Amino acid sequence: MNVSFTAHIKCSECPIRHRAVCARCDDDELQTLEAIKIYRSFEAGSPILWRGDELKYVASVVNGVATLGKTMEDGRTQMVGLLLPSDFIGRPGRNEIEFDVVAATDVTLCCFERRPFERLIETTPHIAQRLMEIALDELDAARDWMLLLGRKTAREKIATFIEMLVRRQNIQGLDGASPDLALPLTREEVANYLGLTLETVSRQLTSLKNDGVLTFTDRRHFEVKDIAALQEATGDDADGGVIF
Amino acid sequence: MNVSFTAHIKCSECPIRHRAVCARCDDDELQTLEAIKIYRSFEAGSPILWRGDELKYVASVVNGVATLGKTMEDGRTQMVGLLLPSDFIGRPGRNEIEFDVVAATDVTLCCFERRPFERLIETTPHIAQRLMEIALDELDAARDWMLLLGRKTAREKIATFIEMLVRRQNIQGLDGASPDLALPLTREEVANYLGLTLETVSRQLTSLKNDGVLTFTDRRHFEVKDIAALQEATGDDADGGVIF
DNA sequence: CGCTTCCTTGAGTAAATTCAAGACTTGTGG
DNA sequence: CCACAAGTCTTGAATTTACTCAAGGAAGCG
Repeated sequence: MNVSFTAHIKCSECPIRHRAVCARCDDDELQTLEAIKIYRSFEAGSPILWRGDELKYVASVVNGVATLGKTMEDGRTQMVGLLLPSDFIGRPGRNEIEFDVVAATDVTLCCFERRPFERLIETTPHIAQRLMEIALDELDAARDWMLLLGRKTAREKIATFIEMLVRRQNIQGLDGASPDLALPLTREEVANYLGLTLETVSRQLTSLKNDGVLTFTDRRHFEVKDIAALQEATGDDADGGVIF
Repeated sequence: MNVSFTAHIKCSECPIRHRAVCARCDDDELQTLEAIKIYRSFEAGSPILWRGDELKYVASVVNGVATLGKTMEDGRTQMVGLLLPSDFIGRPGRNEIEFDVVAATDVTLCCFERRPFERLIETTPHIAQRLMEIALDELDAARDWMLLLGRKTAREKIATFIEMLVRRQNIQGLDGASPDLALPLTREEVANYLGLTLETVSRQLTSLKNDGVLTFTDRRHFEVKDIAALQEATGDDADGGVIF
């Protein structure tokens, strides 16, 4: 079984309480959400939604990593988003999903039935506002990614991706823990995210390793040895180009 | 002078009345907007906003075409959006713009001071909802463009771009008028939009012309001779992949 | 008319892809 | 515990696509 329902966690103890769509909600509003939410878990590798599926639920990622992708007729695929904890899945006012959503690691979602959630948006400005903010943040991220896809070299793409992982994993409560970071995707998935082939991804990672920028503890875990060199290799200027 | 103020047009007679941020407003709400809007015009080629500028105004494009782009330190640029009539410029809740906005043709904007507009959003759900919808549409468009930038060939990119122009110019009131369409960008601008060089754009346009898909009346005007072949050349499947 | 800008076309090059082979990991069953 | 298979990753060689560099032609503007 690759989908399962999971024990209820209280919103007030939820690890994404202050970043997800519920971030601005007060206790009363949280109570309402609490009543209509369901947790669902997916195993690494299993599909969460396929393009064209009816959107019965919208959801927040509670933990794990999911990918949002498009596929062409001939099989070429492009990932258009990486969904980390607190990211939102689904679009209010649409009843079909436009993308394939796949669990890259084991994933737990906090799901709300779409219809009741849509009604909630209309009556709860705190949710509508936060959703707006999330949509606009994603739009900014998508546009930064367009620069990456259209103009960056393979090495710059990889460096930018790694740097984004560092930044986003640091935001989460992992500070002070082990200094090594998880690479939540296979080489092929990274390639699909960056508009490259898996061989190019492999070569560029090896190259960053040889240049002393990264070390790998195993294929899915690495450590950044030279953050300045990594930053330099992204092609972004020092301050700008923030992805998330 | 490349910026000028323009005579006031009544909202009720505005060509973008039913597609812009004001689309859902009733007469009363329109009245409020009417009071705080200002038209501004820009000549082709002149900058509207630079990255880092203070966002004093948000605006809708009334007519003309503007481009939204990012520039890297070394001068590489990537266009991340094409702003056609009814498109929205600016992000409520941000006081700096993240992109360069440039008038590609002569452009007229319907501008609202940002602060009063932000207050309006909070009191006028019709505007907030429409803005949300616009943001989500742009996000979908950005993600479709990511597929283009990451995975499509030069020919597919050009075909997709042309097809998008056809679709978007048909939405506007031009049906039945002249069958030839405007190419609102230079070859270099098209290249920046598609993640190509201007030479590649030129070669691919020539190739589509030689294949009988397009004819050019002059460099900025063309006619689609074989819409099926154009569609085929985009690499998208028949129904899906809608860009706007 | 001459200047500038924009566009086209050609030839050579470079970056990333494709194709191919083999190595490392992980899990399963003997 | 080992052998084997499947999946994943690395590395090399050849190829391809789009880029760079270069020259010249058309269009627009003073």
